Amino acid sequence: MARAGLTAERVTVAGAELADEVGLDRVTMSQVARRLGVKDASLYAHVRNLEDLRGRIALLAADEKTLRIAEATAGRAGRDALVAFADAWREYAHAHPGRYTATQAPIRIDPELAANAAGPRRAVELTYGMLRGYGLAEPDLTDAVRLLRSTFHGFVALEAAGGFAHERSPQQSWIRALDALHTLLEHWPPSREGDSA
Amino acid sequence: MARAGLTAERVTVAGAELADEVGLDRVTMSQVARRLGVKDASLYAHVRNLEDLRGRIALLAADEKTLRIAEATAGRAGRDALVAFADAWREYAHAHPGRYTATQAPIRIDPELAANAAGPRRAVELTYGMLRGYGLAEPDLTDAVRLLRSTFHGFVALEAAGGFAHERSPQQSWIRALDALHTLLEHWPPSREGDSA
DNA sequence: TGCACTTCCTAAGGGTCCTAGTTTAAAACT
DNA sequence: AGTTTTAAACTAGGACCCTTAGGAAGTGCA
Repeated sequence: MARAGLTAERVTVAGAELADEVGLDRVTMSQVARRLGVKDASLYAHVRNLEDLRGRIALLAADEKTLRIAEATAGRAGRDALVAFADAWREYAHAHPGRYTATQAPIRIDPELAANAAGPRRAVELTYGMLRGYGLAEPDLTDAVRLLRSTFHGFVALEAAGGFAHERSPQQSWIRALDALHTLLEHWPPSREGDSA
Repeated sequence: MARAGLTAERVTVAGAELADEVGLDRVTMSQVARRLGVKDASLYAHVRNLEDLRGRIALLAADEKTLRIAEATAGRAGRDALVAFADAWREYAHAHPGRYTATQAPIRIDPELAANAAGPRRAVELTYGMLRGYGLAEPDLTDAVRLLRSTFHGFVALEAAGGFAHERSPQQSWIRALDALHTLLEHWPPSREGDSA
């Protein structure tokens, strides 16, 4: 009964690979076990259950994506930083569709586990940092961060769902979207009357 | 063996209701059957399989959402139309989280079925119509449509996933995002050098 | 070596998806 | 009305999956 040397980490990685290959919703305990050369019941020593595994994949993905973005934006500012940030985001989603999908799921992650993972928090911090050059102040800053994240996520999600059927290439629309966001950040509109409602 | 009067339509609606109540990924043939007072095998006379059911729910949702948006934007133009459009979109997602999630799934819909459903196509047409007042020409128009749809979808998706943990209310950020998009559309930036790459 | 601890196993219950074949209610026809 | 036809819903069953419980075997330490 040679040991397979499993660990929560390895199980998570196997699940993430599987997710990228066949889609997150086809990541099953049995398939992950098979991929690791192990019986499915053995996984339960490392991972609480399937939902927990999904949560771990999501956390792994958030960490990886954050890291890519951090590397891409390091030493850049203004428009350069914006484009580098957005491209790194989109490229991660393209390269790891299953992992990326996992990050979309409503948070059902073990709190204790989430505390150890700096991914999601750092991702938001990076976004704030990227916007530094545009000279926005709170609460506009938070609003801008949310707008950017929404657009980035929405674009890659629609792209993945086949939502861009028109013949114009998504890549061109993406470039123009970043242009637009850049100008928008440079001319962030003042608050209008009645917006506080 | 009193007949239950099932039909593909009724099965789909039951599935959609279930999706809104417990989440799309917990919509199962057995549960839908139970809700309809029928054995699960009976559903296969009306729906090809679970995937097909999911696709039908997605189509139903797309139709409903499009209808809401059409009603909300009727007779409006410019900024009014933009806000009505966006609010209708977001409100539908809030009111029907499960159905809305279904629309995000990669297209795996029976082509024959999709042909009958005007929802997705009309949704895009509506977006083009809404932008008429801003005086954009192709290909900027398509790019703007994609940017708007990305932002709307991304916002509600992040909101649903619990991505807006900051204390500022999502509602306020939403209003400001619409402000920003409106100004952006009024000052759509010209194409830059090298964008064609 | 003996012991505790962990890893991985087998066994088993319960749930799900889906197919095949059967029964029977409703619709269509004479 | 009575008969035929259609199809709605059923029972039965195989395959897969999730998860728990308890046993066997490897690992580390006294």
